[in-house]
Amino acid sequence: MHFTELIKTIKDRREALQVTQEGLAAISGVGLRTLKQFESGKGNPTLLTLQKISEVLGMELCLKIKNISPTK
Amino acid sequence: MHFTELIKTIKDRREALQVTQEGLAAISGVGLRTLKQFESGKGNPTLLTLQKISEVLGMELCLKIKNISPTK
DNA sequence: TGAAATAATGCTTTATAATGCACTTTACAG
DNA sequence: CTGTAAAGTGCATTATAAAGCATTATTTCA
Repeated sequence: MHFTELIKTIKDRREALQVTQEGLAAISGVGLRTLKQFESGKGNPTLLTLQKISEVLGMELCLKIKNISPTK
Repeated sequence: MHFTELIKTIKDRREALQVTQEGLAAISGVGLRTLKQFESGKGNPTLLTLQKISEVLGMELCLKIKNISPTK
């Protein structure tokens, strides 16, 4: 999953849950500035930041072996 | 996927491919010190670092909605 | 429209990730 | 054992993530 997709996934999820950036920042413990920077595609969040955000959005990070050309 | 699992996944994968930390550092472009720190559970890598490592290990990060108590 | 809410951005400070180098510790083959 | 390779650690430097605040831009809706 590419950087951009990751951002989109989080942003979409946040919006689906009807939470504002401000709200998400508050409940996740991530600074609002950091969140904004992330969602607007700037910056390079740390794993911790990603986890905090994912957590409160009911999502989780995973790491799996790429399928090598599965009739893609 | 928790921090610890993530580390283990990467470490296992690296070993399965019989690559040393030094080798992985070289091909991924991530500094050896950074890699060591990461694999030994210290530190909080950035998304970029994670992606670089995953990439050369033939893995990918993904983010998905957690299953709410699926007869876990 | 225009006002209110939400999101984006510039500037700044502080904390820490990324890195290299040298050294220590572990693991393992012989 | 002992030498060698791989992994871990201390120290120092540089780059940058995290954060807050103030301001500007966008979106939304009555």
